[in-house]
Amino acid sequence: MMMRAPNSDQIPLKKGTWSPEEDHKLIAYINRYGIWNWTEMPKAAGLSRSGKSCRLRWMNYLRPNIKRGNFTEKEEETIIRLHEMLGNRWSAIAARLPGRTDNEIKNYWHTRLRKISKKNNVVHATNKLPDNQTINFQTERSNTSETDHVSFSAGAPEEKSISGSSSGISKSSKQTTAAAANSSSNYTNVVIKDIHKSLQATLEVDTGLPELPGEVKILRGQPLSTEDLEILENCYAMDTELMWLEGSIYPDAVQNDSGSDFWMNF
DNA sequence: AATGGTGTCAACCGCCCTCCG
DNA sequence: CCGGAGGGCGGTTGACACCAT
Repeated sequence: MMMRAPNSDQIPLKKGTWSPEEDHKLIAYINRYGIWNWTEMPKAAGLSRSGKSCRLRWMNYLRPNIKRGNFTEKEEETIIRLHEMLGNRWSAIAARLPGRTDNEIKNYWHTRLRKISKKNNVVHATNKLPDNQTINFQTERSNTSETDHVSFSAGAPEEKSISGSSSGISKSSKQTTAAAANSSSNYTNVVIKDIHKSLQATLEVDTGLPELPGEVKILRGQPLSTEDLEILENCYAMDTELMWLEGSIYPDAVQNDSGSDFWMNF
């Protein structure tokens, strides 16, 4: 299938790691206008990113209630069990782990659990429920009203534990890998939560409304107004703790004092 | 201290599905 | 019914950090 030209205006789209100011712009825009069209939104939000890139960043890291950091042993067990039943259907697995994203689970599986699962295959086999026992669950898809109906033959993850499922990872190994992930996890855990709280309190916006008044719909396609930008600037500038945290997460971030970019002018 | 190997994870790519005109 | 556009999903990759030598 042919994909639409990603950038009809011939503006070079930025790729790679997202900067703090890009994160702020995206969060601020979505808090203000909600999610209406991933393709058009980046332009209106002042981002030189593809819609897909914005969507990925939002869904996997910026949206509220994302749980970061170490997976618990229970979560590990759930992932292994669900993977046995569902295969590489990461989104379906993620639907059973509140706050976890499909990307995170996929990474976690590839880097750690795959080995464990192979080791423990024999153990899992003895723990499987009889074939005639099935459970069903539905997972709501975020943007649509459709549901995923999944049926498989095994017990609910919470009801049975898999003996030795997480024993393949030593404590020291877990600590090492956790340390490796620390910098980014801290950012998404603490700072993004603060950004949301701070912005929402200041802007008094509604988010997640299924249907918006016509006035708001019109606003959605527009760039942030000067008034919005001033509010955001004041809100952000006043939050010294947030500034400190961001500095620690983005040690290499350049604080631009050119005056052209309010996001970085402290 | 330098260097090569390895692990981790954020982000991109491309295919597929659904929706809508 | 058909085709295009948008969005979702899984596979893959490149950058980076850590560790061992």
